[in-house]
Formats: sequence, C-alpha cells, structure tokens
Amino acid sequence: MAIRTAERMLGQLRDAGFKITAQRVAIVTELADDPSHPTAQELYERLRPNEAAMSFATVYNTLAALEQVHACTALALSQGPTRFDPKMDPHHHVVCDQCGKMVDLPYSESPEAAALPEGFALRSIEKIYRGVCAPCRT
Amino acid sequence: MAIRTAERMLGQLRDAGFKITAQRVAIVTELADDPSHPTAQELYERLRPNEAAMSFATVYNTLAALEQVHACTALALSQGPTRFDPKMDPHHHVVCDQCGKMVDLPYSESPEAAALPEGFALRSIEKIYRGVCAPCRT
DNA sequence: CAACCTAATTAGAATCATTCTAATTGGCAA
DNA sequence: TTGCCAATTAGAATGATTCTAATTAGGTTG
Repeated sequence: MAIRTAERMLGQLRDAGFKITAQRVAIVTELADDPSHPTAQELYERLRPNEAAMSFATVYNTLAALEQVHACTALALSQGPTRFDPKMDPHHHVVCDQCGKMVDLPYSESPEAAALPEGFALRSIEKIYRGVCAPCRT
Repeated sequence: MAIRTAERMLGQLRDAGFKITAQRVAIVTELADDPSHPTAQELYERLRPNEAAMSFATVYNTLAALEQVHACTALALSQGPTRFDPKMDPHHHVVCDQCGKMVDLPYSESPEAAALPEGFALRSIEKIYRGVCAPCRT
C-alpha cells in the first residue's frame, strides 16, 4: 500500500512535467502513508541521514510541487510550522492547541463529536470556508 | 458601541489582574470593533503615529493577554501572520487562499454555502475540532 | 499623596519558519 | 550521447514572533 501510494504521487508529479529525482522519490516515499502530518523539518530530519544528499529547500520545493499537482495538502491550522497531509479524500482535522499535532477525522455530516481520539478535551468546532475572494480573482 | 466593546475588554483584563496602561487602552480601542481581523503588524502601524510610544513586543504581549482572558481570539488559519478577532460569540470564517483575508460567517448548522461574500469562489469547507490532546493534558 | 513593589514597556537581539540566490548537478528528450 | 533546462545545493535573506535586560509606570499601601 505504501509503495502504491508513493507511486501514485510520483505519477502525478511526472504527469505534470516534474522530473523524478532521487530526492523527490525519498520525500514522497517518506510522506506517502504517514498519517502523522509531518512538518518540513521532521521530513528533513528523517531523510538527512540517508545516502542521498538532501537540502532543506528541496523539502519545501518538493512539498510545494506535490501540493500543486494535488498529491498532498499543506495544513496551516494553528501556530507553528505547516504540516503536510498526503490523504486527499475529504476529511476533517482534530488539532491540539498545545502541541499542534493533528489527527484525521472521517468526513460525515453528524454527529459533531463522534470518534474523537481517546482523552481529547474538545474546546471548539470551527468551520472554515476556503477559496479565493473577489479582489484576488481579477 | 466601539467604546462599550473596548471597555468590556479592558474590564476583562483588569478583572484578571492585568494593569491598564496607555498602550493597552490604545490597542484594545483599535481592535475592539474592527471586523477586518488585523495582524499584529497592522495594529502596530496604525498605532505608532499616535502620541503614546508603542513597541512591537507590546502589541504581541497585549494580544496574548487579551487571548488569555478570552477577550479576543488568535486566528492562524493559513500561511502568513496570525490575525486577531475581537468577536467572541461562536462563528465561522471565510478565508482567501491568496491574500489570507478573513470574513466572519454567522454560526448556523446549514446550509453550507449560504451568505458567502459576493464573488467568493468557494473551494472547500473544512471542520476543525480544537482542544487539548491526551498527552498534553498531563 | 509619596513611596514602593512589581508588572509592563522598550529597543534590539535572537529564534523559528520559510523563501530566495547564484552556482552546480543531473533528468530525460532528441 | 549530448545538451537543455529544471532541480539541487549551501548559505544568505526575509518575515513573523519571542526573548532579553534595562527602564518606566500602574496601582496598592502606609
């Protein structure tokens, strides 16, 4: 499964005309089936010890490319570094105010508080409508 | 109304034991009935020309204090600087992917897309469950 | 209402996250 | 195989926020 997800993501890059480099393979493989919503920093630290050279800018560049081809989503939902999510079907997020960690929540209309992680102290539920405003569309 | 809101916010600070300084009065007055969700930078630039001295750190400190006493909310919903919201009754937000500006949306269970700003191109609706996770609670 | 205690303010440095730069490397199409 | 141009690199630059250490000023007390 992990390999299949990674290959799908790489295919999306290839189809959009991005070159498949050793660094991109490594980053995509690391992110593909990681449900922990890692930060760029975390990915960089996991990959640096490996044989292939890896710079910090490349992690950001590759994540931006993946976002562009809709192979991952950047989650900026709280203070702290942006987190990256390879799961592309619609779902919601549980966010910790303190540590910033995020957990996926399956998409469903109701009930609101079902299936929260064990021991999570819910404070608020917030809806965000994302898109592009009229002035920015011109 | 503006004055009343500002005074309520200052009262909340006072009641929590915070001192009421000229800088805090200025920041609170500026934020109180501003529906534009200003950033710390924007508040600083609006206030700097005034007679009272104002440092950047003070803007952040005061906004942190206001958040602590539940007189405002910090909104970190996208890349770019945190925005601050003095409206404390439950509501949702419309966020522009491009410029980061935010608009309030009245709280209602349905329908999803009602009352969006004129010309806003909706891309996704996201639910965020906020709170504190089990490990952070200890 | 003066003095004091302590919190708040200040400028500037430090830190963290991210993006940029300019030179080098390497996919991959012809 | 060659060459073009995108991708990579280290390090500097930028932007947002927090920290630091010294000074100032609320507001409580005598």
